[in-house]
Amino acid sequence: MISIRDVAERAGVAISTVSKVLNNYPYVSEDTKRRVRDAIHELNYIPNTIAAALSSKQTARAALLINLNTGTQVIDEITLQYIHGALSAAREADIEIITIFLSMINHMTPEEITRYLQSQGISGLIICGMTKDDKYLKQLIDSRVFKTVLVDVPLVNENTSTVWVNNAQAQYDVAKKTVLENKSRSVLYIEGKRNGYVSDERLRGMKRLAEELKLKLLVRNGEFSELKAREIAFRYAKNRDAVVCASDLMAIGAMNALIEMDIFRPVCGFDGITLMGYVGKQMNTVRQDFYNIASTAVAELKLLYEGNEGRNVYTKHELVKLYYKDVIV
Amino acid sequence: MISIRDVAERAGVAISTVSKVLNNYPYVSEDTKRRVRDAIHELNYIPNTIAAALSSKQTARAALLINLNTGTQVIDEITLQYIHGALSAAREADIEIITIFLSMINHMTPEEITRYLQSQGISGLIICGMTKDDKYLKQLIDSRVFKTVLVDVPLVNENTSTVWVNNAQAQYDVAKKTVLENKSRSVLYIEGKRNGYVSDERLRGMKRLAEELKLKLLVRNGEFSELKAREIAFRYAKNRDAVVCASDLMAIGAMNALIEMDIFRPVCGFDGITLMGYVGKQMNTVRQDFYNIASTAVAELKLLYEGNEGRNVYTKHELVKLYYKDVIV
DNA sequence: CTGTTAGCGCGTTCAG
DNA sequence: CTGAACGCGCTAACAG
Repeated sequence: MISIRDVAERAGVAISTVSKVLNNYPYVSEDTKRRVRDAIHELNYIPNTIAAALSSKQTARAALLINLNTGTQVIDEITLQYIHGALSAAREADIEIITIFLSMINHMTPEEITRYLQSQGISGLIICGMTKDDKYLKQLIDSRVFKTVLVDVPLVNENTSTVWVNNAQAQYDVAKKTVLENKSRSVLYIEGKRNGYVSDERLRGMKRLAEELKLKLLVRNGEFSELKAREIAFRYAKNRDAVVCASDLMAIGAMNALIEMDIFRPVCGFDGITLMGYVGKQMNTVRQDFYNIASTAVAELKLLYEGNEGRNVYTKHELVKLYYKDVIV
Repeated sequence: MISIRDVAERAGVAISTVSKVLNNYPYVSEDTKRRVRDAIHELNYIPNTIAAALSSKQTARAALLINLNTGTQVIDEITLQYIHGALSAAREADIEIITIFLSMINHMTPEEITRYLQSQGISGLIICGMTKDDKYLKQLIDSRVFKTVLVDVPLVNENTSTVWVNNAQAQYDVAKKTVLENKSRSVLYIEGKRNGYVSDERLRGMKRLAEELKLKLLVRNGEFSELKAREIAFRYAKNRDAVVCASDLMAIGAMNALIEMDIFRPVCGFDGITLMGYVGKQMNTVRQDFYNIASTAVAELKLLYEGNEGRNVYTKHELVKLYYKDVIV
């Protein structure tokens, strides 16, 4: 293993000088900077992150906390994109991220979690899939011990940022598109988990649209469950001329019910996942770029590390129409 | 941050003594051992893994290298289960694992990868989804620099183990069950990527069965692609009385083709994933427990760390019949 | 602007 | 069986 010392020797300077150019400290002459860089390059030197972490106390090591709703492919896709986006962005940003599933720590108290994470040199958190039931996580965030970026959960404080799409606006947009395309007058809205962070926002967007267009609106609670949405559609879709769902998974459930009832109603979802086995049908949906959301979260974390205050960040979204052909591979 | 020093003071012993009981070294009296343990407990002490890693040079820090075949939910589910299984098991086994997607390193040479990983204090590897095209990975393994556990890739050496299901036997079993249930005499076998590590094994199992039962066997290459399998089924399924596929994804493709042709043929797959939108049909498949496979891989890595030689490990599998109702959530 | 030095928290000889 | 002392590779004052 070639260390900072080797580089120093090669460049004919002190190791602290090497450290300084490594960390972009001021007060190093361009000349020595260049010599050090050359030495680094010639020796193919890569700094040992372990040693740096131990020494600096203020390293960019973070944990990606993920809630795994296992068993639903739709969720798997989203989860994996979160992970992929976060890890890739972290690599670019030179911050180390370790992945932790909530199931691995949800039996621990906030204090235990704090100590566990700190023992790993972790000073930052990115949390995906947190719900209002996660009381311990809430406490962890409130303790402000870690720089934290939340995805889809609007809890902002000095060192906690939130990254999400503008759910209210997106729901408004996609529902409006669907309604106008089909000249619908009455809408069945299948909402997500009541009292959930995003559900409320989406419902708000739907309500605004209903008011604006003077739609008849029936709201039912689908709990983000395919099965529930299916049942709701069976029961209420017949008398409405459009079904708007707060998630793609529920949209699939509703769509299947409509097919079984052999009636057509335009359906729209929310997520933009790739739908399997969804032959010959199409639907509007909000395409959220989960990879990008996670990347943005990493960028936000970096800002927090740099001393910025926590804030609320909206990521872009777009409206798309999904077809079966999208998923053949 | 409470350190080993605090524990030592509390227990009235030297730091090194604490370290010894922590790492289960011999020659520590039961009495001091107990006192140290008490102190650890009272102080809620958690060893700093960063410091330990820096100091010991031989830590259990490993990288989980994952090949992400993005875009197919089926694969997402498998990938996520691998990650989940590995991380959970690692946490239990007290080994640190960082997740790395191959896309993040596949532009690097083996030397660069080696140095990159070493700079992170990594001494072990678990590799999922490696193909024969991954030349650099092969070199990395051959270099024997890292203790390595491969999933589904039979390259064993002193410090490289392999974990996988017995593909030949499993393919034999599931095909046999399907054939016997339906009294089939001629079979269309849609194989996976030719020259792939697992495909060859599965084909071998199928051929053995065909010989034993004197089946007429037609083999076509589906490349693990849903679309390819679909096309192959359209072309060849009609004249056969069973379709055996080397993966669930291809089985779905074949099944959809059969539905469109409006003919029935028993189909069997290989994976045991949850199939969406697969209404009213059923099929035999080999259920691989990917979570368990990854856990086993971690256990194997631990054995390598403990000085054992690399070896070949088969994990359990079972035969199941999948229905649509399995996937409603 | 550059070099010296003291730790970070822990593992590991090696005397006692 | 126990403890003092050194060092892992690096950062961060502090002198020069």
